[in-house]
Amino acid sequence: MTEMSSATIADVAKRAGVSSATVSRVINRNYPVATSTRERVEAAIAELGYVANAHARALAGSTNRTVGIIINDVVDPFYAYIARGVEREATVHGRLCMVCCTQGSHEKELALIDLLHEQRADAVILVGGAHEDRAYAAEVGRRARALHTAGSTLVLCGRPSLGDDVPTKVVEYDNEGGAFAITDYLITQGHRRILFLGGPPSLSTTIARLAGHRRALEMRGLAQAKELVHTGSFNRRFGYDKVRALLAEGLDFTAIFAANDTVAAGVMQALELAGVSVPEEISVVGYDDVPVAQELRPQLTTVRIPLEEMGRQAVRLALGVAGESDYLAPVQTTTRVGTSIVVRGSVAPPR
Amino acid sequence: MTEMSSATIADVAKRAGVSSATVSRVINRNYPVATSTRERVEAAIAELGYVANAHARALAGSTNRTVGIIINDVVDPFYAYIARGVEREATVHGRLCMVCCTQGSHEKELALIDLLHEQRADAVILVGGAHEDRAYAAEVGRRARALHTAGSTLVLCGRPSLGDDVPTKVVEYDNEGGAFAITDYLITQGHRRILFLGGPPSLSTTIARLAGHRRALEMRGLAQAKELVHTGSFNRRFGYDKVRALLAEGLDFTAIFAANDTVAAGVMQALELAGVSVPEEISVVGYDDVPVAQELRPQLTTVRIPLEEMGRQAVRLALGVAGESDYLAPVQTTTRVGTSIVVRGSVAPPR
DNA sequence: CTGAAAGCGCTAACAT
DNA sequence: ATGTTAGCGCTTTCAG
Repeated sequence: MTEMSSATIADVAKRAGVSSATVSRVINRNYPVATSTRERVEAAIAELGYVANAHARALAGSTNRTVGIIINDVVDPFYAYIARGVEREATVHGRLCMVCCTQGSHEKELALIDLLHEQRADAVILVGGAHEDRAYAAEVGRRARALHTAGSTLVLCGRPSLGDDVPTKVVEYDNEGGAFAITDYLITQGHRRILFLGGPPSLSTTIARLAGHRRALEMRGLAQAKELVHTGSFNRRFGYDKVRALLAEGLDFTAIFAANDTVAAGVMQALELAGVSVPEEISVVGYDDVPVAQELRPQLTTVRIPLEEMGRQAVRLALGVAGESDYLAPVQTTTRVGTSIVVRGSVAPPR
Repeated sequence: MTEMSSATIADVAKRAGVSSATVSRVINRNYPVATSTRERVEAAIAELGYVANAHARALAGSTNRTVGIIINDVVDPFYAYIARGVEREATVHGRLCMVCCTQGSHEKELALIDLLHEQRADAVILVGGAHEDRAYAAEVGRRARALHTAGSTLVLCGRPSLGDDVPTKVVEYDNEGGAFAITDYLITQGHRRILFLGGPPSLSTTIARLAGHRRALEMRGLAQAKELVHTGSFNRRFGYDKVRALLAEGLDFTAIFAANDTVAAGVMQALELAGVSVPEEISVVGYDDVPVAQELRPQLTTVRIPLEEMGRQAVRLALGVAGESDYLAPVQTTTRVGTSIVVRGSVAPPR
């Protein structure tokens, strides 16, 4: 059995008959080394199966060359696409990506920011909407400052800024605008009684979507009927159950705006089961444009968010990679991406 | 502006008027410390916003408390569910999880194993089928040995062992058995001409599925018709294009076994477009049982793999957590989970 | 072009 | 109960 501990740079140095400084130089290629020396060192590395210790490196040098991302859940496509963008852009900049999941727990989220800070991540990216909660916001703010002081950056991706006095960078998308646009589209098609379904009521994401929805209604002189708004959660089950219940109680509406595509999938299934045809009898729209939107029948008309691009922007912002080559620009601190509606087959004029 | 470098344990010690060892003790709670001292130290930590440096810790102590997972792509649900299992089980054992993506590149995969080794991950989990390639297998084997020597573990999750002389642990699922079962189900329903579609031909995953398929055929005395096997890739597009082409050339078949659910989604869309009804005219089955299977209409009959459980097993195996409390058992090195067919609405007897 | 030596921030004996 | 003191493995001046 081989010994249970790896070779160190000193072992390599001894074997190659040089100093450890020289070994470091051939590894990092940041300093001239004679070819013959380099070859001897490389041979020693291979023979010993030497693998540098990233911790010792991080400790001696400065940066750890990693970025951390904190999301709710890897299997949720909303997060997965953002994570993909982060992962890819991090790779482009030679960074390793650490993905952590909160399962929606605030405490876990705060603990993960700390953990990533301990790891000395070059950036920690917090993804997804935030619940309104002053105490929690204060905790996040405290950590943002700590990270900033340590030379790292907290970036908020898809959630509102914590205020100008909190050192974060933010990547936002036009959430309200997307909701406005798709509601207006529904109105244009002739719908007047539109059911808004899903989304945790205190989540910033839900609030913005609801605000856009309401603004569109008001712009057309339509009052927002209280019985038509049913927030709750972002899962499929909610859409399914709620539609079943509302159908049973005979509520009057001609279209449904699901707070996201997942909820819309549940909505469509409930409608299907009740024998209600989409879009002939009821129109349905969603939000996010994740893959399921294209699998539903009819295919779902929804709002597209450039999720992967948001992830990329988050790491660019954090790493200070110039978007434009304007060398006089101050360090950019906020990026905003647009949303757009994608029309498929789930909307028709009401009967 | 606060100074741009974080407080160290020495700063905390000075401020609290104790030695750094004492600070270390209160942080790690692994040694008695007087209550009054502890309080002073905690106050100092809070005032300074001290956050321990995980690298210094990893360097001084031994383990880094992280596990790494290498997958093709975060947004692919097959990988995402396994990643979720890894993430959750890692958390249970107090480990942080680093997720890395290869985009299907062998070189990147090897580089990532090295990277994770450099990070001194407690385990590196390699997920998904492998291509047949001796040189590549040798490279993976070399890294498995290096990891082993360093006291870490390479676990192969969903791919075949590299042989008994290579120190890895493996989590496998009954891939061949699932393919056998679902093919047999199709035959039982009366199908004789079954199209096998998709999966990279040299990937171990595809090979096993095809083998199970063939075995079921043979067991029923049916010869495998060459024109009925079309491997290719695991994406939706492949399923769509291939079915369109085969339909156009008038190939005779009554059922399609898509190598995974994603391919099945493409298959179903092509069938829909061609006006072929499922399952009345053509039956379709998939593999994996990822969410899309339930969104398709009709819902897809497919083979279920306990993906998340595989991820959990992988970390348990790597960390040496006893599955059973059999304290005499040797260190377990392989786990195998079963697959099962889930019957939904996409299969019917042929006309 | 190469070596010597001083840390980086922390933990773990070993003292007291 | 607390302090002292070595390192952990690497990078990086500073000297040759």
